[in-house]
Parts: sequence; C-alpha cells; structure tokens
Amino acid sequence: MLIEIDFSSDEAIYQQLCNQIILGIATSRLTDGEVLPSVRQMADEIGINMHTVNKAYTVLRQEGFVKVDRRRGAFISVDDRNRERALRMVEKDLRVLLAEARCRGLSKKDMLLLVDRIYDEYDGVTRE
Amino acid sequence: MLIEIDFSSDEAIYQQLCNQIILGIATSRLTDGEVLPSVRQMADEIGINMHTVNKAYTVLRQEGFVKVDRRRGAFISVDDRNRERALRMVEKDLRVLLAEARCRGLSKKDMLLLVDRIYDEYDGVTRE
DNA sequence: CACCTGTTATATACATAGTATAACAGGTGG
DNA sequence: CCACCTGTTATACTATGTATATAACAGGTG
Repeated sequence: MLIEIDFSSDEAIYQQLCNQIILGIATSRLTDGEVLPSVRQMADEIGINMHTVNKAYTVLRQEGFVKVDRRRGAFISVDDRNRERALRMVEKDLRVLLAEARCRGLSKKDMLLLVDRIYDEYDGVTRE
Repeated sequence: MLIEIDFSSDEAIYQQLCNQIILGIATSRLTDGEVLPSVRQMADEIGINMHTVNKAYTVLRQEGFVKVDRRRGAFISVDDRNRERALRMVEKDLRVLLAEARCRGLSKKDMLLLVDRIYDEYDGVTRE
C-alpha cells in the first residue's frame, strides 16, 4: 500500500502513518492477516527513521489494529470486540467535530449526507 | 460558562479550552456577541497560566470563533462564511474517524444514529 | 491617573517527536 | 552453525511544543 507523508503538516509523522493504515483497513486495501513491510523497509520507502515507524506499529498494536508474529513480523489483525467501548471512544471525538461543523453553519442533513457518502466509499460497491 | 480541564489528559490545556468553548457555542451556552472572561480572570478561575488562555483565544480568533474589541476584550463572533471550506475541513477529520469506527465493527446505521442524536442535543428542543 | 483589556518579550522547565547508532532475542533458511 | 531477517530496547542528541513565571507595553475606560 502506498503511504504518503506530509512533512509540512503539524500532525506527527507516526500519527499520519497510523491514520493511513487505518484508512487502508477501512477501504479494504489492507485485509486481515496481510503482512506490513518491516519497520526498516517501511522507513526506507518513506524516507524516515526506523523508530518512527516502530512507534506507529506499537500504537496500532496497542489500539488493536495490528499483531506481531515473531516469524513474519507485523500483520493486520483488527480487534472488533468491545463494540460499546468503540462507540464511546468515537462519540467523544464526534462531539467536538460536530460542534465545529454546526458553528460553521453545516446542518444535520449536511453531516448525515457526508457520513452516508464516506461510508459508502469505504463499503465499496456493497451499497444497498 | 463552566470550564473543566482534565490535567491528566494527553490533550493540551489550550486545546481543551478551545474545544469547550466551541462546544459551548454549538450548544448555545455561548451566544454571538457574548464576552469571554479576560485572559487573566479565566486563568485564575481554572488555575492555569495567563499565556495558556491567551493562546486558546488567539487560536479561536484565527479559526474565526472569536473577535477582540479593544474596549471589552474577547467576545464570541462566529465566522460561518466559507461554507465549502468548512465542509472540506470537516470531511478530512471525519474520514479518519469513520475509518476507525468501521474497523471497530460500527455500521453506517450506527454512525448515522449517533450523528442524529448529537445534533439533536446541540439543536436543543428545535427538533423538527 | 489608576485600572482594565489583549499583546509582546524573555526565560525556564518539561514532554514529545524525530533522528542516529548500536545492540539484543527469536525465528528462518542455506 | 551461520548469515539474515524480524521486532524490540537502550542511549544520546536535536528540535519543537506546552506551560509556567515575571515584566512591560499600547489602547481604552472611568
């Protein structure tokens, strides 16, 4: 999977890396069991330090998106248990996001359409 | 408006302050034209440094939530022009949030209901 | 003139981010 | 056994961001 880092962004490199991998999983470009490049290889490809990649992998592991096999290395393994916990986590971030949206004059309908459209992109052609 | 800061959070104090003020505006606890406490007064109330409050006010001013009147000080003034720009800004954050939600097993319907519910809270009793 | 506003300047302390070099334990294949 | 790969850990260094503290300034008010 192609990773693109914006070095002029105020968002940390390891955070951008995490987000892109999560986006990759959501859009099925990364599938369960798929092996990620080794920390050294990924670092060389992007042009960053090995430890920065290692930090991203460590965070992804702690958050339940990745596991490590001594033999193969890091691979995708999504922990989707704890549905209630996930709902609570996402709700806090969503409140801030929607507050800003509402202040900016975006209506509930605007946001519902946006969620609908993005989710359909993630689900691919499996629209119902 | 009551401000509560979580000093053990990994989120910066000035960022928490910004978010709570934006949430205050969205929930109509802060209305257009309303004067915010002075940087020194707010700092004393919360128990933080004056410069931390000043940074929050500066960010809010740059993002178009607050203006400064030489006479009165900082007051709420929401810039809701540039609707398209706001939509683009919010979309980027929403993509990351929805990606994580989808990975966690939350369906489109789950998220639509959540958005619907939070927006209704913000709109208060003006549900249609 | 005293007092309030935001703003700016300096300095310090601390945490995080990123890089660099090096080494280690575990697993694989020749 | 040995070279080679994996993630992981340790140490050191630089840079940046956060938060604090003290002080001063310009503009406006009463």
